[in-house]
This record gives sequence, structure tokens and C-alpha cells, in this order.
Amino acid sequence: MSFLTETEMEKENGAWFEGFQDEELVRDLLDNDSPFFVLPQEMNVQDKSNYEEAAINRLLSTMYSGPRMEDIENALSSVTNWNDPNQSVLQQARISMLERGLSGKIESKYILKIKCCGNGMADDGYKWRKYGQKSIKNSPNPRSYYKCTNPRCSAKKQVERSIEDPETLVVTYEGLHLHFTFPIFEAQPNNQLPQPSTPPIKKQKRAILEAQFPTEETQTNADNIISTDPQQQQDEMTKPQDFGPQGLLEDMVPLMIRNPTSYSNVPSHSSSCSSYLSRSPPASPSSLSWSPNYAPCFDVGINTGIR
DNA sequence: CGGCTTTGACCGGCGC
DNA sequence: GCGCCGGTCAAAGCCG
Repeated sequence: MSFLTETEMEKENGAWFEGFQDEELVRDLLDNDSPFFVLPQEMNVQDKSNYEEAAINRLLSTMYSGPRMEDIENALSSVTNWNDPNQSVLQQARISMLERGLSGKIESKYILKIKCCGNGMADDGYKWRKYGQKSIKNSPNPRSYYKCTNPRCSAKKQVERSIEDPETLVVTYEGLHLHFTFPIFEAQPNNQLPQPSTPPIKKQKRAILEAQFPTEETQTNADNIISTDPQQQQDEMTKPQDFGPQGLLEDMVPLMIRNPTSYSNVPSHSSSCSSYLSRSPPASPSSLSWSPNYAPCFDVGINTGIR
């Protein structure tokens, strides 16, 4: 694929949007603020194919439900270098990603086999809601179906006990934790601010979300979202941790990993979806230690074989 | 009483 | 076309 100029890129993007049901996700992929397009620094831009592949693989592994701690830290600790020539390669990676058909069309699923630890229930950092259970043919164990409780997220997982080893749970993740992809309100380097004619994408997402889940509070704040006050815009864009009053707890998770000390400053109760936030926080400060040691103890949300 | 789980019904895809 | 199977829905029940 040939490189595109910025204008051509926007033109192409417009065409893609028409074909994607989840325009929001596409916007994420095209958003230079997305922490999931952090490229391996050791790679050379000359090696485009590997570079692109690495970027895609990184994105996939991070956006799926079970990000590794290093992925999270690397992604969140990096800031896009707008002068980096690698950015053009980055765009190519995004294009490839889109061409492969993300938006719920990723071919492969993420399958984890987890040795469960007794009857203990662990927590993978996300809150799931069980929506079904089925007996599977040729399997003595039923399969449970879970959806992410975040209303903006379409991530799902299936959990079933391994036939070979009853103590092993097979967790199949499907879909993306989309809410995890835009938690950062990072001030752009060089004090670059978006043109007033192009409001911040993340604010657009808020507007979209709030249109779907309007509340008295969010409706009140809607004025802020569409505000054209330049000073206000600048304030919003330069606040590094501006989640806005509608920030969901899960939005805060990556940020807290990155900057735990600021956690206490985060609004503790305000959401465009009360039913979601009324649940226990999926990542309380104590559970934020997404360390490799913690990872094996997933909350598979399945009763230990006895129903 | 609200949120969550359970569980049977329903639906669509696929193979015969 | 039909039946099987896996995935989803939604009403009812349970629980804190």
C-alpha cells in the first residue's frame, strides 16, 4: 500500500466510515492519542512490514480483555511524537487493521486456559454480567456467557471447564474493551491544539455516549462538550487527567496505573450510566496491581462446577 | 427493592 | 427443507 498524504488519508477514512458499523472504534484507530499504537522503539522504520505487524499485534494484544501489565504500562507511558517519521508507518498499521476488519470482525478469538485456584473468585479487572449458559454437545461442562457491563463496551467472554482437566477453565475472550482504548486525555506535545472546527474526538464520543444514555447530569454537562469557548477548550485539552464529570471508573483504571497518586482527585461517583457504576468498581485501588502474578487469578465468574 | 443469576425460549447458521 | 447446535434474549426467581 502506498503512503497517503494527510488529506488523502482523511478522504480514505471517510470512505471507511461508511462501511463500518462502529464508527467510534474506527475513530479510535485513527486517533493519534490512542495509547495502543505505541510502536516498539527498537524497531526500524525501514522495516515497514515487521513494524506494521508489530504495531497491529501490539494493538490486538492490548485491546483484548487480558492486557499484559507491560502492555498497559508501555502504552500509557508513551506519548505520540508528532514529528516522528514513524507516524506514517503507524498510519499504515492502522489502515491494515481497518482493512482486516476490526469492529467485531477480528477472525481469531483470545483463548486463555486458566488453572483455577480452589473455589476462590478472582477478578480480571473488568466487570462482567452473565447473560447465558448452555450445555455444549460432547462436553459434560456447561459454557457460560458473559458481557462486559460497561455500556460502551461490547467485549464478551465464554467460560467453560476443560474436559481434560476439570481444574482448568477455558476462557474465550471475544470483542474489545473499547472503553479501555481512550482513557487518556493527554495534552498534545508542542502545545498542539485541535482546530476549533474539529472538536476533540473524545468529546464527540462523550456526546455520542450521552445521547445514548442521557441523564440529568450529563445533559447539564452537554453544554461543556459542545462549547466553542476557546479558553474552555484549551483548558479541557491541556488538563492531563480531564475525564470530565462523566468519567467511568473503568476509564480511570489505566490512568491510576500510570499515576496512582492522582487517584484521590478523581471524581468518585458520576456517570452517564448509574447501573454500571453502582456495581463494585472493577478495579479498586487494591485490585489495580495487574501484575503477572495477579493475572492467573481471573474472575471467570463461574461457579466451581456445582450449580 | 434493585441488581444479578438462572433457565427455557427463540433465532440464525450450518451440515446433511 | 429439516434438524442440530451454539449464541442470545428475557422473564422469573434469588439475594443482599
